[in-house]
Amino acid sequence: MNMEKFRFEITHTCKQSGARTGILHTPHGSVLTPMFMPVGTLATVKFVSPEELTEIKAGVILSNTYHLWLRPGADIVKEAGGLHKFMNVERPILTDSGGFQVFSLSDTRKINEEGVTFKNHLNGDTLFLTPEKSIQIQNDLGADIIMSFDECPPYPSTYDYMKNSVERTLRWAKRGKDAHMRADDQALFGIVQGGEFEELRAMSARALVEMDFPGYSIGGTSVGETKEIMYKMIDYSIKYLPLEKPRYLMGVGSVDAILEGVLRGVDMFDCVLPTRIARHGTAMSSQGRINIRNQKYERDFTPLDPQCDCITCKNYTKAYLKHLNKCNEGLGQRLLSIHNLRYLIHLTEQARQAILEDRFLDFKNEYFKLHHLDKPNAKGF
RNA sequence: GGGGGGAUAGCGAAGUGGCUAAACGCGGUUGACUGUAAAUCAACUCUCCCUGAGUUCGGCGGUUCGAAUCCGUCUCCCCCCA
Repeated sequence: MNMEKFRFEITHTCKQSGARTGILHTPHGSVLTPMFMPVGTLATVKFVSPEELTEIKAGVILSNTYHLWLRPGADIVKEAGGLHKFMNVERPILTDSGGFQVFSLSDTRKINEEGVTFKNHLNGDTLFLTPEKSIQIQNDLGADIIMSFDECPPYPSTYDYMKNSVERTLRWAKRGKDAHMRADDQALFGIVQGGEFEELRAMSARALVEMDFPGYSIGGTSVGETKEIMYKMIDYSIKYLPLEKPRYLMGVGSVDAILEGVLRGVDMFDCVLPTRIARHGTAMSSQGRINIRNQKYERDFTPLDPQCDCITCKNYTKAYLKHLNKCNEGLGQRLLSIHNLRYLIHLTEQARQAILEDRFLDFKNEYFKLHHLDKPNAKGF
């Protein structure tokens, strides 16, 4: 294992678009950016083995503080030798702080200055997560990149609500940073919030930069806002962030938003979308989204995407994948998950190549045109 | 040969005089899904010129203002006795 410390290196900036390529060096290896990071909330990318993640050239993979805290418990993961050993992953791992659960489990939680009270969805227990506790759990889990505990606020939120939330999240960022005991081998990212309000995004970003994090996330996106607003959120955040630090756009994984993010200087993306829609029978492809349940694929003995190099596309037909889906066979979910992840990873590979060749804007425009994403109100995929 | 039970939409199965084009499940069709409480959720699934109309509950014939529901009869299926 390469025990290099965390370091981000920009390798090229596209002369045509300003998008950039880079290398993220971590204690568990170096990975190229821009990159898409598969999500493995419960210490597994659902249906996909670590060996398969290697096969599809995944860079970083995600896991989750809140969920691992509940089960199996940070102590057990620590005793196993950390998350990498526990789940047999040798590549870099990033853990989210539990901040997204403040959003997704909002029906059963309460926020105060000190932290967030959750109701354990497994047994009803009352749980209290603080910025310090989140960092401590993440220290125990041992990911290469960890997140500040934030509130991912809902959209829409009023300016006043958002202002209070952003200010509290900034105080939490400071508290988390102060509690971080493994700054030498775990990079703690600050998370920019502020909804669609530029003034608040600016305040959030500036204050985090002042605290000097090794990387910055853009949060509060993909929570129901339109793409146009999401792109504004990115713009309003990135313009206040230092060029030389990595930027991570949280929770974004539709192809159009990834390319728009890269164009704006985002280096890292993660999303459950490819794996979730795969389990639900939808494949991403160079022809757009394919709902494999559709009757028209019953006798379609061609691969999902002839241009794809994944094991699913090299070995299986749509008719077979439809059959597996109809029979609720796990292999179908696995093959589709592998394919969708590979599709997005391949997309970022193409993006990197285009940046290196100073033609990213052309690449993006051609891609959008090909997929009819260039029209107003186009439905992305 | 005698006795008993049953036949409801693609399948299974409720319903036993009006509120029933007929619950529910399966199957089928189509959508949704963005730092994962999601192998989940939603809509539609007799026909049509579909915010309304038309034909249905094994067949035929009755009773009734009104029948999938009551009566007669026929056909088919299942069980028991001989």
